[in-house]
Amino acid sequence: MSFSITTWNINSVRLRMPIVEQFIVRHQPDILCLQEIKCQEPEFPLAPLKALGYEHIIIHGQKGYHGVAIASRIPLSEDHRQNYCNVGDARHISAIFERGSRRIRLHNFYVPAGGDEPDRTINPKFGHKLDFLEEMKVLKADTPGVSSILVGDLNIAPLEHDVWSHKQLLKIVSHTPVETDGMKDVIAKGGWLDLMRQYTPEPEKIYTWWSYRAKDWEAANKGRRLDHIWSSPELGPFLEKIEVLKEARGWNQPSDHVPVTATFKF
DNA sequence: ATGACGGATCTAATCCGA
Repeated sequence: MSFSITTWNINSVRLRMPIVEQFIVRHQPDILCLQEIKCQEPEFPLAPLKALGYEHIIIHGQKGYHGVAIASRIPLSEDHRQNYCNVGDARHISAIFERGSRRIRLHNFYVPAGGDEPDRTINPKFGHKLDFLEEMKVLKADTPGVSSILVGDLNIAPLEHDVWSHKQLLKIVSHTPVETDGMKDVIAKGGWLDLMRQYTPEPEKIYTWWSYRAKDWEAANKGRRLDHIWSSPELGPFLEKIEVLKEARGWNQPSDHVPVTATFKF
């Protein structure tokens, strides 16, 4: 038995439904986790996703900003939305699904970007990001009888080869030491496996995001690995592959993030 | 090196992203 999970920061799901459908038709993930849907629940495009076989859809929406959703061909249960930092943002949703005899809790995150200045004394957005990370440290991958998968736009590129230039980005939000150490601590304290790096170890570069602002994103290739797929250790041996769909950055009216898909085989 | 782009919003000019 195998199954696949995709994570994709879609940067407005309503605007981007044509490429969501294109992706689904070509890649057919069992579960699609979206971030930055930028709409409330009633505006979410349920009908086209259900028509494509995603009958189980849970949404944590917000007007204009943020927002996460899980669309699944597999039934979802025990869904939960955690109000990180107690500020009312829609940045997390989770649910349990079953594959064979396994129960798996899936978390879908959109971690705050953190603004420009990597100093919490002058930039509250950076403080919010660090507080959010701190709160993620209590999330344990290993729970009795239930495996875990954590995906999403975590807005941090933790390793040297997760950015186009380690030296040039050390003071740029998303790759500062306080963020990268914080993320490594979330992974260590929670007992997570970084599946993308299990499949593609350093020093190979991995990017999942390329800025809209580059004149030619592909030529410049100044990317960062901001999107992640983690799991509890017992799922590691069952990972078949990870695919980062770089070509999606060149699709019509693209998101600045590309879909990342993990396929497991039991 | 800041923002060249792109999206949402009280459709005009502003906030936000990272």
